[in-house]
Amino acid sequence: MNYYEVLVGDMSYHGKSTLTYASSVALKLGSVVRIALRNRSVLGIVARIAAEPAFAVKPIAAIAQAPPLPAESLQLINWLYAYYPASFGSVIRLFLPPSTAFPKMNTGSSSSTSAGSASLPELTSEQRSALQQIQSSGYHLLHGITGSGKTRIYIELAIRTLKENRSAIILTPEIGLTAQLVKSLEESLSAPVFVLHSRQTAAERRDIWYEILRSELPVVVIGPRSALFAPLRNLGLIVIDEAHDQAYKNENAPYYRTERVAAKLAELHDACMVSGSATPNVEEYYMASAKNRPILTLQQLATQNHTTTHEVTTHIVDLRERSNFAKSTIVSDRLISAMQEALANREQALLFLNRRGTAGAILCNACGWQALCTHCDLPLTYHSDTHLTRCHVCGRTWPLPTSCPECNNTDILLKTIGTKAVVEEAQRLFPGARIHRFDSDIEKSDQIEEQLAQLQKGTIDVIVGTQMVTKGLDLPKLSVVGVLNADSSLAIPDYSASERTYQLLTQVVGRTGRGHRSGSVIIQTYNPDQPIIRAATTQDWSSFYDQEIHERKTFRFPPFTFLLKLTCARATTQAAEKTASALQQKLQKSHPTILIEGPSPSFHTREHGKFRWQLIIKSASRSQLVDIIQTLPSGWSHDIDPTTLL
DNA sequence: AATGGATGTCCG
DNA sequence: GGACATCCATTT
Repeated sequence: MNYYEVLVGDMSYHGKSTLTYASSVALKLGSVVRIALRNRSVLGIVARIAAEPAFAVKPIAAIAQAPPLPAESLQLINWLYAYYPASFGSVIRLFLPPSTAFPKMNTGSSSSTSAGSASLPELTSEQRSALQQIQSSGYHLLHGITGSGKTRIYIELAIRTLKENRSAIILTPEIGLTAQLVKSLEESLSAPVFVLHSRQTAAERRDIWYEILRSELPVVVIGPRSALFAPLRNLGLIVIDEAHDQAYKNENAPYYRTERVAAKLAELHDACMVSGSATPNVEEYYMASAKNRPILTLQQLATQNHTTTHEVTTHIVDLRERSNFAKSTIVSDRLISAMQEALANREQALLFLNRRGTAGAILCNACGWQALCTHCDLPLTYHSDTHLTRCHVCGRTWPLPTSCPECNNTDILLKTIGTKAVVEEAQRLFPGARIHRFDSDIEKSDQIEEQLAQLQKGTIDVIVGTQMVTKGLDLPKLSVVGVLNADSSLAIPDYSASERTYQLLTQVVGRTGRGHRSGSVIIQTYNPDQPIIRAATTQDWSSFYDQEIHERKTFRFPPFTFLLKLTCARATTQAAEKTASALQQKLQKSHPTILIEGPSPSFHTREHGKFRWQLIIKSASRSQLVDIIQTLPSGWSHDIDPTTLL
């Protein structure tokens, strides 16, 4: 009888080490096996040979007919477990297929292989120079404006990697909107291209997973963040497209950041990694420059007909100046006339409403003043249960102001405007126009695709939308973009609010002026002189970056400190507050150098009938935070390197 | 004494 | 995460 230590890949396994199982046949290390855990059947990975144990062991139930996992995957498990501590099982599960059932042998190929020599657009000199600087290994930051042809570079790199007989992973935030990328990769590559996405069934993803594992030849995998854990041997390239996107932060344990994990995996494979974005994450940019890693910049449009340049003009409209809103309280006169002109020319207009963050923000309707925390300088939110305004970072509270401290007006706003209200207003202003709402409320993705097709055909005149419309949409008929309230995402009481606002506005602006016509962008704001809004309007990324880095340094936020968010859920608010308070005192005693903010109620205070409170911990030493996680009492969840403190 | 919640342990 | 044991505070 052979004995093996097995890595247990199930969320329910909270142990800190491997478990021993028996097998009558000898197994290769890294093999995927099915094992019994209590009364359940789960997947595991054979980690080590074990001596015959003194206790009773269960037999390995089944062995997958597939090669063992690549050694680098096993190394990455260890690194991930130490870097983003979480239950052992939840880390291991990432590296296993989504179903405990093994596939039938010789399933039909789910990849597509074509001759692969489609004619690609010629490289611009800027693209050529960027490619020359991208080494065959190491981290590269590709900072290229919208439309500068980053995708063309990814394709070139994939071709290069395949020529060296190595595989490639291309990560995208959401696969639904990258059909174009998939198509051009399939057309120009001579290797199998595997596409993973969330709409595939577990069985489909499982079959693809085993096909990748069995593949002898190099392959290309395109998918969301989980594609990083595909069982690839001989990996030569990892691309992260739209690397700033929030979807790259895992919102379940382990709460990893895809970019960090990808960098580690690239290091283990001695592979090339490229992180591409028009608005790089300031933390990653700061680290790349501090560590002298190559930062490549693309500043020119790479359209085929780049002999004709299309002007994009931007105007800022002051929301505080009521004379700008004679015809409507939501849409400024300037925006209305721009839209009228567009509609007369049979062009499209987009009204963008940044819905997040408006809830509970406290604003003066007359001058735009906003209630801020005197300690953190972050926006306060109103809580109707206590009639208090509260800072979600430090937990301090104040009574709701009855009048504006700046202009004495008593018209204090707590309201939010939704897309429905905007659609109604647009119908009133443009009778006869075909107006369509496009936001994440339209849940079903098949509907999204259908609507996208309609948008592109141009059977819709006015699009009203939220974040959804900002992502990678190419609308050739779009000529006017109106941002109804540019500040609302700044009003989110979070350290990354400025960065998100900049990214969002950049994307909205990037929707127009793309294809065949010039465009105009009208940005309505309460803070026309706010530096972030100014930088976004003029698309001055380096000015935004300098300001943001200065802010982060001043108020001690990443990359100048490490953050840990601890959350506890209890049956009552009082109980949650009490436990949070007790842990705060305990931690401050055991770790005198850390800074603890809170306790404060979590942004979504009530979840599954429980009340949640949180602590935010700042430390100059990341390992100190890892240490805290490892000694955390039960009943607490944690997020190290959170991207938001809400 | 009973009840509900919080906390700790284990999983081979 | 789920099953289970233990400890604890509060209720009857």
